[in-house]
Amino acid sequence: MARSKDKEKPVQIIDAAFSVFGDIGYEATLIRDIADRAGISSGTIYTYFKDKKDLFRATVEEGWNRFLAQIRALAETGEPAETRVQKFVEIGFGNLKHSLPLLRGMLFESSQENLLQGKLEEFCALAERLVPTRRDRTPLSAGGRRSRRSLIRLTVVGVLFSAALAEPSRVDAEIDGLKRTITFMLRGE
Amino acid sequence: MARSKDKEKPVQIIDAAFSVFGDIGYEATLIRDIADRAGISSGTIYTYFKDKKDLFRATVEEGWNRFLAQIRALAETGEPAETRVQKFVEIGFGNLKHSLPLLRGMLFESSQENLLQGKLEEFCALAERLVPTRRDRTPLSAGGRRSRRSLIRLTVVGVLFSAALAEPSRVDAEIDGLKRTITFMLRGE
Amino acid sequence: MARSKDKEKPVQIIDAAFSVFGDIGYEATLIRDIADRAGISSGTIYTYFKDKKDLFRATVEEGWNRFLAQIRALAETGEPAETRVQKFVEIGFGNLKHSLPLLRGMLFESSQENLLQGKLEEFCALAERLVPTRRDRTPLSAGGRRSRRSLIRLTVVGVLFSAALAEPSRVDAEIDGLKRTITFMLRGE
Amino acid sequence: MARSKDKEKPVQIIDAAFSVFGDIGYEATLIRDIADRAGISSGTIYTYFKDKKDLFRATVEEGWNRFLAQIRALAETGEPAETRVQKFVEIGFGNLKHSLPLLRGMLFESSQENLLQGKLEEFCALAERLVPTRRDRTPLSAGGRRSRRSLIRLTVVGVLFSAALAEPSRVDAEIDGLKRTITFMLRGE
DNA sequence: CATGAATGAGCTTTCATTCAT
DNA sequence: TATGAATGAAAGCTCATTCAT
Repeated sequence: MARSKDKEKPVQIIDAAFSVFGDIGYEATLIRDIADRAGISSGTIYTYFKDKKDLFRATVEEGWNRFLAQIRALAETGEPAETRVQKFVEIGFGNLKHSLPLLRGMLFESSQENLLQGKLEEFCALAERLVPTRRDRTPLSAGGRRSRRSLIRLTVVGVLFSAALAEPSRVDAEIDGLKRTITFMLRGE
Repeated sequence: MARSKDKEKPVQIIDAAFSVFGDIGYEATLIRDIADRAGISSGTIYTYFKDKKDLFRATVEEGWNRFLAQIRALAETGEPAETRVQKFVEIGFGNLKHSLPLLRGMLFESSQENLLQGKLEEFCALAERLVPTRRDRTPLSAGGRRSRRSLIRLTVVGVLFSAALAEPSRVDAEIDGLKRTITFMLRGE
Repeated sequence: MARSKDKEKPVQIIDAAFSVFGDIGYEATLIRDIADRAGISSGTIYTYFKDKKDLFRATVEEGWNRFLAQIRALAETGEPAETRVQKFVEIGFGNLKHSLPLLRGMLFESSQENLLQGKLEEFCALAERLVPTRRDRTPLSAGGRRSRRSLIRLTVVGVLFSAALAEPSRVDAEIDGLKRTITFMLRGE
Repeated sequence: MARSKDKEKPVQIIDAAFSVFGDIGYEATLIRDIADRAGISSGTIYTYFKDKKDLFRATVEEGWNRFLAQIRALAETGEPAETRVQKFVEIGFGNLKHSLPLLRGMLFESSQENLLQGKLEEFCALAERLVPTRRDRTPLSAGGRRSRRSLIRLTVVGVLFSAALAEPSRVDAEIDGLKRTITFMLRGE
């Protein structure tokens, strides 16, 4: 038998793509950059992905799937609302920190491909279920269902892009700041 | 009178660049596209701008300057807070609708260049002065100065990118929705 | 019995190469296409042939050999001239129809390799022996030995390439027409 | 004004393409080869031709047009049949010798594009008009109109490909031989 | 021997930039 | 100053060939 089609290869490639696309964006990324970072030759990428766009799509997809899987798991837990919200914030910002490279790539290039919309919608729907509707007036619980949904979406987009826009050296501080802001919004204190 | 041509050429070019960069993004924009839309030849662009990046920077700069000039003018008016906020929203969303093409270009390409940060900071500072701090509990006025600043920034980024992400056919609806959400946040109703 | 596999592999490969080269030409043919059609993996081809060119050469060689073997057999038969000519035409056009795929590949690529010349010469020599020299004036029997040889060669080349040039959908009609023309030339009617 | 769009440039390019395609065939020809032979950079070719295929098509077209123009001019002359046939042969073989490089390229690659069929048909129609129908039995005048047409086409294809197949060193001898054969066929001597 | 994943040289084509006019 | 034809570096992708299994 020949070298068996490694199941790790596409993951390797996506991981490399994840960081290169994230670092410098779709257009600026060379297939060779990804190959180099994955420690393979550029031709090999085409064994697993049709072309550069296909690899980008798969990378974005994978990134979201990993993230949403965690959120979904949380949503299906029978935990009390209080801790659930807290965990939601933890998971969200934990991933944000870790996924920022890919996130950048997704955000800054995905508009052309509309890769973001669907995933974003799913995430917002989960957020809506997880964030409690309370009588008291916290920024995210005020208003009717409709404005609540709008506020959530606005906030999610704001957080993602604020993080993505941050200068490399300030990323951690930025994310921490965002986390504090969101925590505040959720607690209403 | 001075030959108006000499002074208008770079404006012509920037105006053309404004819409082409906005329509299709930095990488996809060809210098020739801009030249065509400006009604000049591509070589001429290099008389006024060092290279493509320089033109992009100048275009972004100019777009923000035009917008911030309006906001600054409003801030310096001795109007009552009530109407000022309303006008602020009108100007902001009016420009958003009109500038979306450039905005997209700016947002989706600027990360590499960090063209956005400075201008965004200035805009947020103006917003902070214009948006009233009220005792009553509206989403944007709650909390201390620090969280207020964070909330404003988050909201601004959220609005800009939500609009920029919208599909072309849904842009107007999206912007109207955002405007309603923001109005609601400012009024607390 | 010997394991038939070992001896059949190269034949299998050549048969596959025969049709693929013929269908789409040397350059457009991928080694993998041939491997697929032969039901083997592409690496195996390199066990039997040095490289793509070598396989092509072998395929052309084999095609001609099969064809010439039939003509030679006919030439060595003690048949009367009349029937021999008829059979010659039958064999020639029968093979033409059947071998057209390979023929195309041979013709359109062989110029660089000069694979055709030798085989063509041999075929023309056989044709010269098989086609009767008659007193009556048929197009192919007129003139001296020299012009007769030229006419035969010209006609053979004309037939091969006319068939090879025909559009796929018209191939059968074209070959039938050529056969009629040749029959007419040989009979002088 | 900029360097004015040279009217000679496309001709230069086609002339270069003419010989390179002819020497080594469509697939083996690199755009850079043509550019080098034309003394320009490869990018310039794309100012005048859409892509490699387009350049090939234009080159073939131009070659035939030059040739057919001469034949058409002859057909429209009020010359006596005798001299006309002679001139026809002269023009035909004169061009054949001169155009062989392109001819090869055309013949060996054109099958995929069917570039040859139309032009060949036009040439055969002209030949039919120019070659006299005589009572006496010359190879090309025998038989009815239908077989006459077939014979002409067969002969034309035979001549073209015989020349195209000849080894470089034997080209002149081959063409001379073909010319003699054709002259003989037309005279019936 | 057979396999087919991996390789990487090399192709066409694009497009920012230059510079002769 | 304006022009736009010319340039040529650089990118994505293909595919003959190799070689670990």
